[in-house]
Amino acid sequence: MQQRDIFPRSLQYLVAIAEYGSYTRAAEALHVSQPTLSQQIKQLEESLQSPLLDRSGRSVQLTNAGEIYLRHARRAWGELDGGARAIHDVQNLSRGSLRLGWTPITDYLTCSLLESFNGLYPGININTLDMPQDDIEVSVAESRIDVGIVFSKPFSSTTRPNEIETEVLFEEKLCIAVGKNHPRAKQRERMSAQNLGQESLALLNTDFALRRHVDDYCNEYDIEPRFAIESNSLSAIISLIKHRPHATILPRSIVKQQGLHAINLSPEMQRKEITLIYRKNGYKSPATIAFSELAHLWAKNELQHTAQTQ
Amino acid sequence: MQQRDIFPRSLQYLVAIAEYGSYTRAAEALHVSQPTLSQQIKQLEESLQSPLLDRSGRSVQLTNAGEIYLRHARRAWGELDGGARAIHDVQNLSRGSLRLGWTPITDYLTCSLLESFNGLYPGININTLDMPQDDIEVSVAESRIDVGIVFSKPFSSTTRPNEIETEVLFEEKLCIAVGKNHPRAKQRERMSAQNLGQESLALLNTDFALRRHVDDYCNEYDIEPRFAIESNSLSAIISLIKHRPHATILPRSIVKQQGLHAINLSPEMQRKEITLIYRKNGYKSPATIAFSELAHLWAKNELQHTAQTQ
DNA sequence: GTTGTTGCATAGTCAAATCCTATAGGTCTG
DNA sequence: CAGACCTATAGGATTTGACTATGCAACAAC
Repeated sequence: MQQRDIFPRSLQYLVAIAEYGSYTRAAEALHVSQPTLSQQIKQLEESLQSPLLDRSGRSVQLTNAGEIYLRHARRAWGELDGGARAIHDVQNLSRGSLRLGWTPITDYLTCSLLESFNGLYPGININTLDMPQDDIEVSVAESRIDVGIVFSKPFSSTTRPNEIETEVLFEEKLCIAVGKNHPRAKQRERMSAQNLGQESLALLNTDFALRRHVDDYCNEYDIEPRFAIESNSLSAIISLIKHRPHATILPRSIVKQQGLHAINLSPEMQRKEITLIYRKNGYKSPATIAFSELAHLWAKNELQHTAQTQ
Repeated sequence: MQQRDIFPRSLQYLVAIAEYGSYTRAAEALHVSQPTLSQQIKQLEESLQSPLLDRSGRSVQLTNAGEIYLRHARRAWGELDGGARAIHDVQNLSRGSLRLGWTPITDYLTCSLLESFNGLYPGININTLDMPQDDIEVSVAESRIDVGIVFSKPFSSTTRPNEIETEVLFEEKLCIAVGKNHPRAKQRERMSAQNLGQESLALLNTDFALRRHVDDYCNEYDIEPRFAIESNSLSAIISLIKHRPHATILPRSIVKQQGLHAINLSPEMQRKEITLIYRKNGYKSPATIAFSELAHLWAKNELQHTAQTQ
């Protein structure tokens, strides 16, 4: 209905006149006066430099040119109409797209969220980009992605605070993770910071916030960590941990989920937050809003579940 | 260029803004003021009940809905543009259609005209309808066909004279036609009206003007014609004449063209005219005009040719 | 943090396009 | 040939579209 107002009046008139075979009849149907149609068709014919209607007979008929032009006009109308319906699809979440940035850590932590989102809104095209947190923040600030999922203190140092808007989902404790064959695979008591310095570590490289966080901790307690492996691939690290006698540091829920053994540190590392970040005051697409809502629901469930098993 | 005026301004603006990523830049390119764009886009968004552009950042970007709608708008624009070009094709005669009505007689007489027309304008769709002359006149009057080719006195009795417009192409003499095996296949002298009454005739049925013309002639000279065959198919009659000892009455050029033997009548039958008929004051499509022009040229050639062989 | 710059939004005015009523000028019908 | 029907034209009212001037927010530089 609204669409009728975007599509040019003159073409709507042409279509109606062709349909009714009469200016008078079409004018009645369109609730406009007959001279309006005369005038509009005249202008249209002048624009196209060709007569479109043959008014010589008892009933108005399309000329050769009119017949051909009408087909195109109908298709064009159909396109605009389809466009309006497609917009409603976007608002219904039956179409659309979501560009999501996350880190290797949040990837592991929230992929079940993404699975439910896809299950709920299968028409929405999801585009995920795995990258260091700093890049996520820049991408969000520059609107290259709709939303980021980060794992850190609310603001990173490199980004001006008010370019970004944050929503905390939940908090995670960091602990040491070892495989089932590691000497400490049975250890239940906490491990001291000093002992951490003895371990052979597999960690993400310094591009990643988690790694920098570990480095800060080591500095604070004057530990010189021993790195067996540095990588930007968390799956590589986890796979390594499972089979070799190395340790790494991960959020507790990833450790559990991957069937690794968790050892708490003493003193504990600063807890970190799983946070959604958006461009401050930026446009949020329907898909982005839906994702955000689902994420909060999912986080609440996740917390309950973690509380039970922790 | 003209097309830019038919396609809605608001959508042209949307396309330009999306292209330049800026209202200001687009306004410069379109030679309008920037507030005009703000206003138009606002209205467009209100019509569609959805934001289309995200103006929160440094550069204007399409929202999810805007991106989708833009695709449709571009296609619609393309359609209208294509329509305008198609109209020019019609005027160029590289497209279009021609609905032609003719009788079995004019079919035989003018099919070479149709062949040249098709050769000259291969893009024009030709639709021919073979029917009795009276039907042609009605069809022309009611614009069901663009042009008729008839073979008769200018006006038939059943149609009001001023509904139809005529253009005579050339005149034809009617004569008796017999096959090569007919007893009179060698006769060079004229045949009297009385002798015609002796012949076994194959003629079109009374739906056709030629047949009624023959009946009138017979009435005038008090002849009771003997009909062996009556048909609405001229090709059937010609085929029959070729192999059986019947006679028929045909325009002289058809007789020659079909390799039949022509015998003149005495007194001669009224000559008849090959005539183009149009709806009076009706719209003539470019194809119709072109056909008319070609027909007159063709008739001039045909006359010269006939003069040589007659 | 303050200031300057850039860019879109808003307000108010004006011209032009659109639509209306009334009427003229055509066909077609009886 | 008169009446009915239909489209075209003319002239006035309304709406739309575009402009200028200005406001406000974001970004950049000092």
